[in-house]
Amino acid sequence: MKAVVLLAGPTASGKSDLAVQLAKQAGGEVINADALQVYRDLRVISARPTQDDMDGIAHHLFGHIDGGHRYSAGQWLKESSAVILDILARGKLPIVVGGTGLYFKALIEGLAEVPPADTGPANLYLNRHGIAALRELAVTLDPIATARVLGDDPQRLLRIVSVAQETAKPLSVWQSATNPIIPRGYWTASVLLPPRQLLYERINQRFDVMVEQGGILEVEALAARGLASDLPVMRAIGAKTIIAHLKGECALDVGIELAKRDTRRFAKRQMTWFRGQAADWPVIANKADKARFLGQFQESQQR
RNA sequence: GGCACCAUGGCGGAGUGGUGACGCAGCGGAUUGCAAAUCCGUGUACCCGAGUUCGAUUCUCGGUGGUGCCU
Repeated sequence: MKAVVLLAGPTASGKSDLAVQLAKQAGGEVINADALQVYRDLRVISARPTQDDMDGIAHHLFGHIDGGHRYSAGQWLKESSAVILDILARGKLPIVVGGTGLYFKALIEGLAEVPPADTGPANLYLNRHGIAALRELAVTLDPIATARVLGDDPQRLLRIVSVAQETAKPLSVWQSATNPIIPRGYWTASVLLPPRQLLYERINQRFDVMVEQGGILEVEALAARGLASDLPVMRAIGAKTIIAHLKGECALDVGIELAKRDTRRFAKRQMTWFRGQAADWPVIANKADKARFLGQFQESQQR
């Protein structure tokens, strides 16, 4: 019997609803695998389920992190694996739901256990010598990892350099020793993938609803905290462009349009991710697929 | 009715007698601790007809459409 259910999909694909349905039917609990829904500050804008949506089902790792904190894949992995074990220990079904491909990957393929590496020095180097120089430095420190980075990706180059310098061992070496948290055979996964046009329409409509439900006020409250602008919450889709509006940089409707556009782009990137990493996961594209998905757990329960 | 100006890819917008500016949207891809982030890639477009020319999106004439002004 597969012990853990993984349900991935782009934003606005209806993952949360489906997860709750499954949880009710199969005695499960929901675990968040979405990088932004962990932040307390953004309930509306991050489309985090409401109390109503949760419908009595236990939900874990939602809105439990303060916006001033920089969350990470590593932290998520520690928390989620602990929660999964706990749910299993209580004889219930863990249902991991979200749209962050990296988190799913970490769960089923593992994430290198690298000691904390401060990006500060590498960042300083970048600011002083530019991205081309950073890339050259990365090549000398860790040619293998650098070869995997296309173009000048400061984020990933920074990580390669800082890990090599701070831990005295190249990132690629750390990464070569990774083990899955949940071994193959103990999980079953599906991707929710509605037709693109429909998804885009839903995204557009949903943002309007977010605005109606106080999304702007929520962003105002966040902005009022005066947090660093490079914090994940501050760069959340929606938050980013609404903050620009609040600062008088653009009209409200422009900020809203940009938020919708960013969400569409984001959904596209998510679909690219799942096409690659979750190529062999069954796709749920319509009602019939959903019914089949739910039905499959009914059978295993009866047995 | 007359005169002037304009007509470029889904949109905006340069420009040239012979290698398709550019921006946005869209599309494809990468992704091992910021991942809703970050990065890479991607377009046989020049209103229609005739003419000039070795060659016309670019020049000439006509047509059609649009914009402005005038009577």
